[in-house]
Amino acid sequence: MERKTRQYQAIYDAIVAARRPLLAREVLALASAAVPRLSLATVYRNLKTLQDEGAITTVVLPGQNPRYELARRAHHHHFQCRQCERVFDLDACPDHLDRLAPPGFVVEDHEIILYGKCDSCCADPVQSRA
Amino acid sequence: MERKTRQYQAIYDAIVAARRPLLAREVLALASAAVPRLSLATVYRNLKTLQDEGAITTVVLPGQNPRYELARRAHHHHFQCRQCERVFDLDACPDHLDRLAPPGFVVEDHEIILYGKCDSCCADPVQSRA
DNA sequence: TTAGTTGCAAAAGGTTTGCCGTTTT
DNA sequence: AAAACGGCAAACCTTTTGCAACTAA
Repeated sequence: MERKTRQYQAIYDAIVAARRPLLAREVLALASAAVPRLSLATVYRNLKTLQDEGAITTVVLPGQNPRYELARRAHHHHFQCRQCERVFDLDACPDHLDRLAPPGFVVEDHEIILYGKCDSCCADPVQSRA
Repeated sequence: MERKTRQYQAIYDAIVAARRPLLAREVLALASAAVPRLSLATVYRNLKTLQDEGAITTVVLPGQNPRYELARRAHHHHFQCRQCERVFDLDACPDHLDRLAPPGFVVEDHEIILYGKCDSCCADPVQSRA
C-alpha cells in the first residue's frame, strides 16, 4: 500500500472507532457510510495491508470468522459475550500456564478466551446488539 | 442414525484409535483403510451423528479447521505442537479466571490453548509428523 | 502519465446438502 | 418392501484472486 485512498481511510477509521475486534463484514458495514460502493474484496485487501503495516492485528476465536482490531502493544486476551456476540479486550493474564503442559512439552505461547455476558447485556438481558 | 454401518464403525474406530483430536480429512484417511470408497461427506455426516449421540466432541483452535475427539467427561484444554501441528489434551486447568474480566462482566466459561513443542518434536527437532 | 487500487465476478477451501442408487432390517 | 445410509456432485460461505477500469501522485 503506497497510496492513501478513501477506502483505506474509511476502513482504518472504522476499526479505530469501534474499539473492539470487528468482523470483515462489520468493517464493510461501518466503512460503507464513508464510501458507499465499497466492496468486501477491498476491505479484505486493506485489512491485509494494515496487518502488514502492523497497524492492526487479527483476533480469531475458535470456530468463528477472524476479527480485526487496532494493534496493541501489550499481550492480552479476549472475552466474548454470548448474547450480543461482541468481543472485548482483557488486560490481565494469569501467568504460570506452563505447568499445565505434560513433561517433555515446551510451552511457547498461549491463548485464553472467556465467554459470558458483557456489562451491557447484564443490564439489559433482552436486547441483542450483535 | 439408527444403523451401525461399516462406515460408522470405521469412523468411530479411527477416532478411538487416534487418542487425540483429528481433522475430518485425517478421519477420512484413517477410516479409508477399513472402507476404501469412503467419502468425505459420509465422514462429516457420521461425525455429526456421533456428536449428537454425545460420543465425540469438536475441538476448534483459532483459525484452524475443526478436529474431533472422543468425548471426555472432564473439563480440559489443549496443546498444539507448532512443529507437527498435532493437538494434545491437557488435564490441568488454572481456575480463578473469572477475575480477568472487567467489572460488570459475568464469566460463564473459558478456553485455554497452549502452543509450543511436543515431546516427540523436542526429541527429534527435524522430522514432522503432521 | 502511470503504477497502484478498486469493483465485480469467479475461484478456493472446507463443510453441508440434494439426489438417487444401495444396504439393512 | 420400507426406511436409512452412502457416494457423488453441486451448493454454501468466507476469503482470495484475475482483470479491466479508475485514480491518486
